[in-house]
Amino acid sequence: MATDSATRGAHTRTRLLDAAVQLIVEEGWGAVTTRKMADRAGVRAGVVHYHFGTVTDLLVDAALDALRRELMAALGVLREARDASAGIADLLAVLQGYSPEDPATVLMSETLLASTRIERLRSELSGLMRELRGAMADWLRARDSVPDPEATAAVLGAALDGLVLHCLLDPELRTTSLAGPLTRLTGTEETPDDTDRDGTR
Amino acid sequence: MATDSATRGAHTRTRLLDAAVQLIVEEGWGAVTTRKMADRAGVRAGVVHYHFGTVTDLLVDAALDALRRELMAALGVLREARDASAGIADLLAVLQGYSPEDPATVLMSETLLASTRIERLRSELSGLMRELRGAMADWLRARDSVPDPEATAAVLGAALDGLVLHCLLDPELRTTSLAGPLTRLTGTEETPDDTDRDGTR
DNA sequence: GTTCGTATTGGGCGAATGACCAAACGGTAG
DNA sequence: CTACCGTTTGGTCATTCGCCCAATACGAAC
Repeated sequence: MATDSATRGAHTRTRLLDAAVQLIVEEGWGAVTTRKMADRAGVRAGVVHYHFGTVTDLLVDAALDALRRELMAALGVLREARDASAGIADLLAVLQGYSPEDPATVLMSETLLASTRIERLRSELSGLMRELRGAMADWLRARDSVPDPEATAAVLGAALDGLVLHCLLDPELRTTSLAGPLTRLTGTEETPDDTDRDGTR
Repeated sequence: MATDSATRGAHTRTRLLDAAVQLIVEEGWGAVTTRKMADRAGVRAGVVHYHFGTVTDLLVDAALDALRRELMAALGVLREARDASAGIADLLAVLQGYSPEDPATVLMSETLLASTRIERLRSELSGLMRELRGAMADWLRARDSVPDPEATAAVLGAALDGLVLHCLLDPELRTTSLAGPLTRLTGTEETPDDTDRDGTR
């Protein structure tokens, strides 16, 4: 029953990673400190510098791990949709359904900004995003005859990212139906969604 | 020639505001400190708390002032364009022409994130963005027959915002032609821009 | 020239920070 | 039982933080 010391170490390691993600979201990348993470993970401050050489190392690992999981899940939502407009509507519903301080998006934005100043983070996150963009382009290509899948995927991804950020700022935006313009982005006609109120020409 | 003490005070006040904006961009909102701002402004640390009660107050004032100027300038670029696709192309050209660490955009993102945790910043920035969105919707309404101006303006603004964030991460994205999908967003046909390489259906 | 008010100086406070380390702990293997 | 090793403890280190304040500089008003 007693836990192996190695597995126990792995456990506190993941607890530290979780604590780091929570704190990045709650207080911002720059405000996360050794002691806050240690407190939340229920360990002493010294443990942080045992498992991770530096606070920055811990933050980078934590953010990348969490974002990889989150982005792959979002991709899964897209994949199981019937066509482009349905997929976008589904994704929008998920995003707009988030609470005011949606953890995933704040984490994404915080990490994006931090990557401006941490090279390892920038390169790894850049690779992750490129992978995601490629998958989204493939998805667009397969389902419908979207004109320029690569560029469309880039704009679509950026739009969704920016949209949640703007919704964070102005909750009223959340109630507007945005599916129309977004599906128009894909160049496909058809707006079968319920939340759609405009004629879309 | 000797300056009035009141105008001298106003001068160092704006120098502090400028220093704050620079430091937010360079090191991130959370890493800006009293002494760094004072150093860059060429004054002693005590001055900061003479002109501004709190470091946060200084940061909020500085970010809002700078963003107001920047966003209004961007709106001017839009206004003097002939039609929707031309305006979007112009704006994209400006954004993609920025250097890797474009001050205006990083500032925007930093402020957006900080507004999650500072209520005064959130409400004022939210008002500013709503004003901008309204102006963009008016512009869309006047130039072309865009289906749903309000929602389209929201998505367009978010897309541009998110796009620059993504370009920050992956400079290679900057070289892709994104005007096609973006103009498609407006529902108008016509892609007269030079950097356009796709058939757009 | 004296007074007055704003602007600025320079020092200092307690608290918090990142980093580091010697010692103790607790299973596992010999 | 003993030796070993990954893990954790509890603390120290120099540094930096936001904020405060008494003293000073200096042009304007009298």
